[in-house]
Amino acid sequence: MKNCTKTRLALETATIKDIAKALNLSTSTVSRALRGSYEINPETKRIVLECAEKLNYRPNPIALSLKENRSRAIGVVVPEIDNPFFSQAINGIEAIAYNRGYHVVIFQSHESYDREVVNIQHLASRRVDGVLISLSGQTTHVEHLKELHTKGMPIVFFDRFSDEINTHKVVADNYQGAFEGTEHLINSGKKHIAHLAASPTLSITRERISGYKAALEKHGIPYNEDFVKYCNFSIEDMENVIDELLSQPILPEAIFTVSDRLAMACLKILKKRNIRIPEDMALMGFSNLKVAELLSPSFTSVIQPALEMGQRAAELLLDLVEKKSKSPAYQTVTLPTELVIRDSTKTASK
Amino acid sequence: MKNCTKTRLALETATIKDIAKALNLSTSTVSRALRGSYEINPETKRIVLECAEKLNYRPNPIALSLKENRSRAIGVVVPEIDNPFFSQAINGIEAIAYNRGYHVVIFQSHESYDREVVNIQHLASRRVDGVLISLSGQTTHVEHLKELHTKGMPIVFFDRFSDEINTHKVVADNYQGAFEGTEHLINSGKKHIAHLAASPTLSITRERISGYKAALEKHGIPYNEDFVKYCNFSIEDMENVIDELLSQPILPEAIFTVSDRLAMACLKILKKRNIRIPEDMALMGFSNLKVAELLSPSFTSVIQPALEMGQRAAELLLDLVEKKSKSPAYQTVTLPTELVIRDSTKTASK
DNA sequence: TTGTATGCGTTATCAG
DNA sequence: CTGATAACGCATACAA
Repeated sequence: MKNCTKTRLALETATIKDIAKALNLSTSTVSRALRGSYEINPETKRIVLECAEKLNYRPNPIALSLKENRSRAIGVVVPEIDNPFFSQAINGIEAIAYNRGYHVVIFQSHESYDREVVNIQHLASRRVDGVLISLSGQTTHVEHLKELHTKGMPIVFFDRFSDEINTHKVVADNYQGAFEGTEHLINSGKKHIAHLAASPTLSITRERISGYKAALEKHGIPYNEDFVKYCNFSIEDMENVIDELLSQPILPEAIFTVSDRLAMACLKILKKRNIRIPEDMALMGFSNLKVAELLSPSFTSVIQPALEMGQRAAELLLDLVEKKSKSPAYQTVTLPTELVIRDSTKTASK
Repeated sequence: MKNCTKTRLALETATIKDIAKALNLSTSTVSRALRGSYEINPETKRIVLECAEKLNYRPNPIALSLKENRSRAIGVVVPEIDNPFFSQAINGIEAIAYNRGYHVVIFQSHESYDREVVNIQHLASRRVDGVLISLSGQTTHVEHLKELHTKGMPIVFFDRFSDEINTHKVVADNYQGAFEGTEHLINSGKKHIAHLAASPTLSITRERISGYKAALEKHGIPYNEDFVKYCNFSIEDMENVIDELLSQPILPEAIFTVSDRLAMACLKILKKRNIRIPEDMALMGFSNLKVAELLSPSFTSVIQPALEMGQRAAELLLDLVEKKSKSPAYQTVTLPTELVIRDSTKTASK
């Protein structure tokens, strides 16, 4: 049996054929030697592996994908990468995917329904093996996902889901988080509590408002519609809505924000209006960034388990992709939020 | 010519062959009709397009990749996705890539050299068309990249680069940013200014320390080695280093931090020690998160152009990939930082 | 145990 | 203008 001598040119990458040629073997033999040790002469195998090493052989995943009709990549659709919640979630996704031999392809919807649809088309044509998605704020119907799902594409929702698709969902306990947060404000003596919500179409929005309402009700505080404001994700819109809220006859004593960006917009406007925190106005809200906790001494946060959500969602998706569960008993995983109360609320007004 | 009738099964996706079969044409004809209008009967073309539409045909990019030996995907290696600077940069990258028909595959080195090497291997075997990379804090030599680059893979550095590889680099003006920041502290009357740096092996670290030193020198302030501390990226390490800094015989009057996380660690420890900001200690630093600016009234930021860096780097990479410039005249693009000074520094100590 | 042939989806080449 | 064929890199059913 000939020896493997030809040292490969640096520019191109060796294929199974090159090894076969160098060793005067057939490609099938080489292939067998490279894969399982199944039906192969140990000596042949040794030689092949040695030669593969020398030629710096790397299997071509694209050829594999074509053959096996799978890409070993999963697609992730998020509203905005540049959002601490989603970047943390992607971190979790990437960790799991990496461990299980998958790559992560990122798509942003920028909170736009149209972009989301295009993203889904791209994902489909890219032949990803599965999709993780958190819906855009504009999305009201999910035919684009339904179609994909019907065709057999594994899909797992995280954070923002749609009930119209029967699949795994990984979410934070938004109801409980909002309930505890609101109750904390109530227990601090606040009665007029505003709720700055995100898009009314989102699942997270509905759940959080439910929790907010439940806490009010439990403590016998009437629900005031004027204290609940929805905003989309542009800074301008947020500021307008907050201005509107603060221009009403009855001013709230506290504001419950549902995102870091909303909290920041609040801080900015409250400062502009010389409204002191927390003396004049208590501030708290859903946050993913422990920054809020660190930097503003009077901000109570409902921390969302972004990393864990990404991890769990990725695990469920890859189980689906790898058909670990023949009968997909779809589940909804609800992860707890964490209420971080800082003692400074009481001592801050020195 | 037969009509296209068979409505495709939902599960699988139509191929060029299916269209050919349905229309009783050859795959080559179908292919031609689908691509350029070159050498094709307009009528045939119409029929093919119609049928493609009906069968919901989507070209298989994997087959294309195999044929053309390119993937229309670029790889991005960053230390940590869950870092506002990098997530913003990725945002910029994704925007450009998206517009030019490329997909973005994400890899994290987690500031580990070993992980970075593995990432590069994955990228290579994934056959991405190009690589954008910001080096890990642990990386001291770049043979892994050199090899890839020598083999012809287009590589563009952003933020953290190595001089050992001759290619495009897109960076912030770290020297100038550090100079202006330091000078601002000096002009506020501070003389003992500490500099909390990142890994000493990084280009950004060297550049920033140069700027810091230059500002001191310009104002006749002696350089004190004890005021410059390096830290890696773990929170524990940061806090240890800061504790160390604050336990020296001579306390600094100001701290210049080179990242948001360092700034946060500082805030936390200063608070724990009851050191007031800015009365007892001025704080400023490189920041990507306008959060710092919003939440802490006394934090002066040197804002880095993360988004723009991502965009510029992606543009340069894709030009390289598409060989727009036959002779790669590699350039180093330096983007300005922005010093955001907040007036509250003077009025805060009420 | 090894080799031959085939196919994954597409396009390019060449022949009609 | 259209059709047949080969090729991209790999794995496998089947033949030897």
